[in-house]
Amino acid sequence: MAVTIHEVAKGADVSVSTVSRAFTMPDMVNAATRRKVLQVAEELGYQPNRAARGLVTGKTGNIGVVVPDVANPFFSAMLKGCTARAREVRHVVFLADAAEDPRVEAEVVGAMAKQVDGVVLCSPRMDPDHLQRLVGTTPLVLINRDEAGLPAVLMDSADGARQALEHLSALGHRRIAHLAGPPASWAGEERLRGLRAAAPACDVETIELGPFPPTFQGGVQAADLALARGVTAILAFNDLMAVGVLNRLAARGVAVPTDISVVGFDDIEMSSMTTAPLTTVRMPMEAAAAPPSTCCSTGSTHPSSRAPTPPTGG
Amino acid sequence: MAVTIHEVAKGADVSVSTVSRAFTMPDMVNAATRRKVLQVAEELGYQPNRAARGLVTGKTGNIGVVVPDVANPFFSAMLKGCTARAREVRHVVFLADAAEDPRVEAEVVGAMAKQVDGVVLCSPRMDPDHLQRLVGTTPLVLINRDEAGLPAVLMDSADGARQALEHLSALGHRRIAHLAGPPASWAGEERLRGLRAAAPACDVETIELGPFPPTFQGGVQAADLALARGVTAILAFNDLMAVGVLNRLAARGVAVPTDISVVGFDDIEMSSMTTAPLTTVRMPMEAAAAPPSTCCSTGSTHPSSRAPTPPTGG
DNA sequence: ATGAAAGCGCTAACAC
DNA sequence: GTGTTAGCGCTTTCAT
Repeated sequence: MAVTIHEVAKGADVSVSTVSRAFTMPDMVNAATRRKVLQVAEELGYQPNRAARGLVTGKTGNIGVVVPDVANPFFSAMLKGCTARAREVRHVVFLADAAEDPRVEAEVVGAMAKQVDGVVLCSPRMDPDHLQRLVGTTPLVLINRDEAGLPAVLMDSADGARQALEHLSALGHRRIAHLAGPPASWAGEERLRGLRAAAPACDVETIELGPFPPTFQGGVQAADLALARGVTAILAFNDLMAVGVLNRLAARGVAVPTDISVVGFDDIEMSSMTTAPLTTVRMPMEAAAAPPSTCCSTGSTHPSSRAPTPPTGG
Repeated sequence: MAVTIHEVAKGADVSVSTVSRAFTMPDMVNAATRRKVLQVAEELGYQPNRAARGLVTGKTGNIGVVVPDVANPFFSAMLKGCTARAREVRHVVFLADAAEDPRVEAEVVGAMAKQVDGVVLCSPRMDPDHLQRLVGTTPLVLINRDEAGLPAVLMDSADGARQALEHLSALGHRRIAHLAGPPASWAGEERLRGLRAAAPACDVETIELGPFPPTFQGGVQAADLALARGVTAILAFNDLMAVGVLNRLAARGVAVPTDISVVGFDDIEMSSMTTAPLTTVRMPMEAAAAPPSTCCSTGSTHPSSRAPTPPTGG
């Protein structure tokens, strides 16, 4: 076992409470004493045991982050923001990958509850009941999901969809496919809502396809269906799917954007790596992890078209 | 504060130790008693406080994972493997993103040390001295780095490079560029070693370029240099760079694989998403997280060409 | 300004 | 098979 507060106390010839104070309330101990304590601690390589501390203070210094899939660039970007911000406030993050499974989601939150000061649920897919049951267990904040009375960081997905639709409409598209993602996705529903609301005014007919897995493969699969419906533009659930669509279109000899336009969501880094032009609705993922002064964390953040890839239309 | 073992004990009308036993050594308590305890616990929503437990057992049930960059698909794949495996053994993972900074790496390991049973260091870039200083702080296992006496999961990068070179050579390439990644990358050095060793026998001239950032942008940048050197094939440090190369080549009107062949490393999912054919040396990332019975965790794991994209050569 | 002592929630001897 | 008790490493009254 590592060096404890007692050994430091002994080494510095003071009581444990003095050592404790030297760390947690430095200016309540004599400057000379403090210096000595800190020095001894340094020499011994002492680091307070945060678990023990948490036991008495009730604050663990840990925050939990649950994502549906770490390997999804959208979520790994979020995760990166979370870890960075956590470090700033001297916290450490407990990560759980829910493997896109609502049950696992609920389970891991339960398991984490006791050892974190709160958990960030990224795009949780679990049903409202389970969600409510978790409240009270530990402070919760949702990302991209709006649930009665729960604090959330929301990105305005409906407006993103509207923007995309208006953009395509302005370019002359009249028949546009929408590729849905997971049924339980709040963002997905929001997009659909935005789409339906905006369609009449834009004078476009939307073909609603899906649901599909929010993956490259999902896009490949969806592309064929969209093609069969004779659309001139495709709105994919996210960039991963959009890239899949792009790939399948290329394989089938369909030119982008000449024959068909493709629009994604999220603006993951990958979307700037495609050969064919991919327009994407940028979601402010890193900003979502920033402190309130920088970003309205209880309100919603607004999507925008990405700068580097100007809309190309079909 | 949440429900403790005492309240369960009171509710089930037994002592705390019985409750404790009911959870940790179920068959040392009378079946009827146990059933009652578990039932009461369930009703009260009791979950043992793992921090408190760890305080006495000395085992935290946490494992730390440090990666240079969560947003790098190679590492998020590893991370996914780690979290999955951790869950199997009822552990939770503490994640730290070192932001490609060796100092941060050392720092976070220090901070984690006390609250984990061990830490997994993915491709650590810190120098040997710092690394050695960390030993003894907490059990360490390195991924893709070989350091005196430290347990490690190694992928045979040198052999991967050899395979790639032989493959290209067999296709007739005689002048091949190698794009180096971060100078502190063990895997990078291994590849270079493998390359140099294999070059003479393969009758190829290798042009060593770099170092470049292990990113898409790094690849874009490197592509121009490689082009200027008149090579017919390019070996990139990883798939991210390879995709950058592909992109730049397309922009400059260079046909792949007609004019130039591109080979990457890692076989991240993205590499199957490119339009131009990208050959990649698959690294067994998920397997690296598996238990010893499945994978020789103290030895090395061997790379192989990826099945889905058979080598296409230039 | 500093020390002694009482726990935080839990497990592990040690009794019975 | 079950209860009692002594800590794990730390913070925090309460004295001094």
